[in-house]
Amino acid sequence: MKQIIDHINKCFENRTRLGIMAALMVNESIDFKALKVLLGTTDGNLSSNISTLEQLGYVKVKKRFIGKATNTSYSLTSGGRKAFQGHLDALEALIRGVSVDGKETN
Amino acid sequence: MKQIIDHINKCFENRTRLGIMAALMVNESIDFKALKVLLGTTDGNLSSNISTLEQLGYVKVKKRFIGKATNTSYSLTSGGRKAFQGHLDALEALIRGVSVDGKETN
DNA sequence: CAAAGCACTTTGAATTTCAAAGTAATATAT
DNA sequence: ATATATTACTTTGAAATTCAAAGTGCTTTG
Repeated sequence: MKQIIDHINKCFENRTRLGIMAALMVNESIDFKALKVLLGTTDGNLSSNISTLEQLGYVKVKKRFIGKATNTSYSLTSGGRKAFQGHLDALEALIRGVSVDGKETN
Repeated sequence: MKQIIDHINKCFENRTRLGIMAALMVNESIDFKALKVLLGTTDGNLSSNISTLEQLGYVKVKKRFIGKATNTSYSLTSGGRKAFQGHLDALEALIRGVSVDGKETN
């Protein structure tokens, strides 16, 4: 079981970061506002958690102008996609181990 | 997506507590030593995280003697089992949303 | 040109984490 | 008999993390 738990990525234990990654897995890119609405979180929380993901090299940022206003959108790096997939695999293994009707299979 | 994330239980975001709960889902009861080996964690970490789960009413503690030595074993309360199942369901929903090859379904 | 609004970022108080140190028992060596 | 080690946990507090309020730098509106 330890091997499975070791593959749970500490960074993705946070609910907001988990949500950001999940959202970016199914959307090529999302901007700040849309992400905030989707996750139902505050500006500060979203901003600092994106920064964390960015510093880990999991998320990349694109800043541009839409008319006169700045627009910041986010997407996964290939490393981010891989890391998150590994995390999901670990969670799935844990769930499977738990779902089995008998003794643990982990 | 927010509704799914809201069902992720904050308490189970911690890797050690997640492991304790998963282990107790498939084992009627486990003692301190076995849990420590299974999770590969330290005494202090295990102890304080079990306390947290206990205070939330998710885990119950049974202390007894085996020969002259004390033995402390842990098991889930029905509330704990239900809370963890709810958490797993939320994770599964998130994974499914992410696994779908298209746009998000959450 | 204030004042308000938008799109974020920074800050720091509050919470959480976790390993080292502590406690209390038995076992074993001297 | 009495150190000394070992086992089985618990407590403590320094360090890390969280997140919302406050801040910044724009644009738009009154």
